[in-house]
Amino acid sequence: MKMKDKILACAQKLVQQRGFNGFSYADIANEVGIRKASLHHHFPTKADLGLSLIKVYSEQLDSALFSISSSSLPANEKLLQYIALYRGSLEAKRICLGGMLATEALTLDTAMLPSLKQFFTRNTEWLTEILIEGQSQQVFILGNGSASNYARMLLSSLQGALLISRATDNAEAFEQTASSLMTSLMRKS
Amino acid sequence: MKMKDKILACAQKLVQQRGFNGFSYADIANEVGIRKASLHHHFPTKADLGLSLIKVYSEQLDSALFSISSSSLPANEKLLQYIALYRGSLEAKRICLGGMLATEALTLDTAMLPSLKQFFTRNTEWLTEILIEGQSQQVFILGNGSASNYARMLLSSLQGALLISRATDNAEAFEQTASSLMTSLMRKS
DNA sequence: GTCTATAACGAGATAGAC
DNA sequence: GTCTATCTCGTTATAGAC
Repeated sequence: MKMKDKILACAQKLVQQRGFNGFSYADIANEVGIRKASLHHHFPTKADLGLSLIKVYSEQLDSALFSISSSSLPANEKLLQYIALYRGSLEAKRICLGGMLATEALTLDTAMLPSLKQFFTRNTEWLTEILIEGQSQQVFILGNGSASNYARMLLSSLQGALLISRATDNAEAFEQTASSLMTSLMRKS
Repeated sequence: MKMKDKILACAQKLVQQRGFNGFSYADIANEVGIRKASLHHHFPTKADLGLSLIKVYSEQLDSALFSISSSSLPANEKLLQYIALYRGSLEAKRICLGGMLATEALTLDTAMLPSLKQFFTRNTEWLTEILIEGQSQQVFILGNGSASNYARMLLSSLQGALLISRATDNAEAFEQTASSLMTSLMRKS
């Protein structure tokens, strides 16, 4: 693994666990085994690092979403796989990098904000597709609400559940929210 | 207004907008009009300030929830008033103080964590009551899911919607999520 | 209760040798 | 690409006068 990728992986973990304002170049240097000054060769400023982080994370998302979409599973199973991405974060005591940066938005270099917005748009659009797919497969029942509205609600709910469950050290709370989301989509009432 | 309360109000705004790691005593000093050193007379350490902030915010919550509960409105109207609390934050470009601290949990003085957990518990319990009330009034239809599970989902969703809507500068996204939450509770499918 | 002054430390960043 | 050395600034916090 190239040093640049080691740095990115380490910084990504630190942002997801502690926030962009919650770690320093010294933290990365200690973990990857080079000196602080050497980090600036790869990422001249912390804002440069931040831009790369959101870019890499968006690529990871695209890859994961493509993998899920490509399967021949029914839409409800695809949604469960999407939820499993969040569960994986929780187990590593991480929240979503997008969600973390969103809370810190007012303190970030404004160059990071368009990519952040795009990250949420991407999630919402993908979820909307899955919901529409599920409707036509008759595994989801959306009632009067539009699919895109429901997609936003799913995204918000998973982001919120992730941060609350981690902070309260209550994994069961995440599962209960996930369960409520699935049943409210599938129930016939 | 006493200086101590001015400091608390200012610090609360700064936390909700920028995060606990996103402001300094210098920021408060500039806004309230005293010197940095004088702040330490009121709050010796930043952790002391943090503890007071979560305590005061929890009191504000209790007051707001009591006010809503005391009305004779139907449960769905009470829930709309609860949602309006989040809308008010969004309009001030703030997120929930609890949600913000939750993302920073791994960097906070551990003395703050029990109060933070209690804050989320309080929200969940109140929402559970409202949902049960709404069921008996037949304005809410919960299907198979339990009221407390649904309450957690509501809380998570509103927290997530608040931070995403603020970061993407898209108030409509918040309204769409709020709308989806209400319709999924009230629809007969 | 607020002030000036300062300590002690860590942050992001740069220069230049190897 | 990584190092040592250094800079500048901002951070939390303390001491002691008023």
